[in-house]
Amino acid sequence: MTGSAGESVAAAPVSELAPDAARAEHARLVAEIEEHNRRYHVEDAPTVTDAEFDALFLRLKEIESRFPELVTPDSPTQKVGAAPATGFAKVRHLKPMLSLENAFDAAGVRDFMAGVRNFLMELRRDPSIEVAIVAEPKIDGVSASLRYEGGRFALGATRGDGLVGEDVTANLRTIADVPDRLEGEDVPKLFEVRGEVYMLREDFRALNEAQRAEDKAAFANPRNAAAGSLRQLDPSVTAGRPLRFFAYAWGEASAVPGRTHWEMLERLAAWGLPTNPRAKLCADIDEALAYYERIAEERSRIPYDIDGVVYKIDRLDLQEALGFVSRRPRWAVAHKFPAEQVETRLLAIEIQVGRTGALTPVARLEPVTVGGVVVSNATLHNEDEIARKDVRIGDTVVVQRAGDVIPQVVRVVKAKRPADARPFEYPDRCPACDSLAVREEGEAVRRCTGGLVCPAQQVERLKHFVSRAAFDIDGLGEKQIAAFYDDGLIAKPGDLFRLAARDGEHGAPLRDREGWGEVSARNLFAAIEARRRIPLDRFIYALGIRHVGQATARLLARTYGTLDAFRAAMDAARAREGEAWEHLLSIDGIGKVVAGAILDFFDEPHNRAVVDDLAREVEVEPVEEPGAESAIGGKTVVFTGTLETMTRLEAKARAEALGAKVAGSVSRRTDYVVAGPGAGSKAAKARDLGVTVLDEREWLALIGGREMEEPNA
DNA sequence: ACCCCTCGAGTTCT
DNA sequence: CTCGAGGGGT
Repeated sequence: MTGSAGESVAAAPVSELAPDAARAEHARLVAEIEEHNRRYHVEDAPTVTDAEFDALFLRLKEIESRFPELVTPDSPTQKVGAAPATGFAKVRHLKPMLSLENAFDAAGVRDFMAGVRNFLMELRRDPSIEVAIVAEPKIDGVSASLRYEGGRFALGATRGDGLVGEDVTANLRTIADVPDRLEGEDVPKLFEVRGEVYMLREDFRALNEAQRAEDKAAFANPRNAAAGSLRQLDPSVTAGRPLRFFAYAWGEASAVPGRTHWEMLERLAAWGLPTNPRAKLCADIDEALAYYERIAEERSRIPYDIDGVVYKIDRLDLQEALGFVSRRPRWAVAHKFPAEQVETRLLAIEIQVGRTGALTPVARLEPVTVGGVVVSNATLHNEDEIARKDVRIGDTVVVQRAGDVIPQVVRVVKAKRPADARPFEYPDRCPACDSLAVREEGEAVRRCTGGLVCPAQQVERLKHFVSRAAFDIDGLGEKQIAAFYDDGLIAKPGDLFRLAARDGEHGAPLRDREGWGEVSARNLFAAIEARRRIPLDRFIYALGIRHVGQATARLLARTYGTLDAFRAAMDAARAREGEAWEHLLSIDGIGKVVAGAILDFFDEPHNRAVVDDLAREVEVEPVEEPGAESAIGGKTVVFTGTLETMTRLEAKARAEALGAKVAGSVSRRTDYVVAGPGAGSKAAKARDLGVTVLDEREWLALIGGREMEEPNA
């Protein structure tokens, strides 16, 4: 702890602060606030008053607003709100933690292998090349990344979203399987180990008994127990939990540990990291499939939960050649066990109203345990789906969790249909606002036409607005939003930002409301405050325009740069003709339907008012102009044909990040056409016009290699 | 008029 | 995760 609250607050006005002094004070404030947070949330023993804490926080925010370069994702200002959950600092993985492609049967695995061979052939490698495979059980636990510096365990993190995880170093240290130090001469200076934290079934049972004996909630399954134990704020709690660890891959490394995956596993074991003794080096795919059968047969005798088998191409040079498709390695696949299927009764079908007014039927089920989790709801998608499966209320149905996550109704057990089972009558009115619900010709969904008068749609829009990918305001769940909406506290997004200032104007102040207190109210206000600065793409996404999701919002933000430019362009395009309209349609990825949906949104006066009102409350950050120093800076590029090492959208994002403009069609103003195999008219037109045509390899060479790749996942 | 791919929207549970 | 629809290419 450095300095007291009083000292920091009495410092010079922020406007007079020199950058160096600001940086120093910023660091001091962050440390101080984090310490107070820890005392407050972890030890439950604050050493400053709320007012003192607020003063520190305010000072930090002032500094950050004047010196935005000091704002980092792990600054306390960026993570207020989810108070108990944010006891962990965020950690950016040096190499992303990727996910695996799934195969659900042997045919899927053979497809995968065919893809590998095809790809290697196209890279003009010897097709008769031996493709050995490392197979090992896929453990149902929590993945983690451990960073060793100079052989010492320095930092451990959860997977998070694959790019940024949570710092759980202290908790990982308590696991006996995780060595403090890697032993051996060839340990790289820097080495990130990837692996799985898990719990033995037997230990899980004992833990649950102990939990029950102490009147604490039991865990649903070993995986949840492992996840819950790893995310304890108090490491001494984690220390008392029987966690284990297996290493299976690596991330960033100052030296590559071997020429093959198998060698890498042996090396990890030699350094003292536990690797799965059941892992097997298979000469070919048939041997790997036989391994799968054996593991499936042994499954119940293996002392921990597994949900399949992972296959990886053994040779690292081949892995590198194969590369990635949208965050997934092309050289690995997870062969999953079939999903567990369970019968239960369908008690009722209810209709939910989405933010676009879509009516979605949801099956209420007699609760059953499926794959270790109690399931009581399952989506039925739409009207046709109910008819296709002939689902009736009272039926016995087979339920599974798709990809082991989302519950779905597989089929009806007709033999068990009771005589009084009755077909579901799909409503033609919205259950929330009683407006007509219509199904457009050729569409699968029925939509409520209530729009602005439908409270369900309004609440869903607000939920979307505060959601993670939009304004990311923590501490406002479904219930709170609905309650605030019902009580007139928030009717439109801009109201959120006036919530603190007007607290108490509509009935009792927030802290006196049921379920709220001094602290939670303050946290919510702070979480909202922290979002007054927002990048343009998030702002656009948050509006909830039909057909405009994250990707399209980003596209629009990049195209128009600033909110004012976007706003003006949309107004100008509303005539559906002229330059602004043509410009909108010329964006690669936006056609008539999407463009029409955007303009429909801005045609509505209410929506324009909502946007303008919101714009007055927040500061929208323009999209930065990418640097022009790269080889393709300022050039116009067109992609055509199927690219091999990346999807077209990735290629496009990459090119744009390097300062190029990506167009959809070839003209004289095009600088480069990048043509994959199977390119047709565009490449021909480019040649006619004398535009440079590159193949993918030449293109990658031009922009400087495939730096997105990593040695392992 | 096709086919393929990507994106959007909706959903579950802890 | 899955389905349906939009966009773009042939």
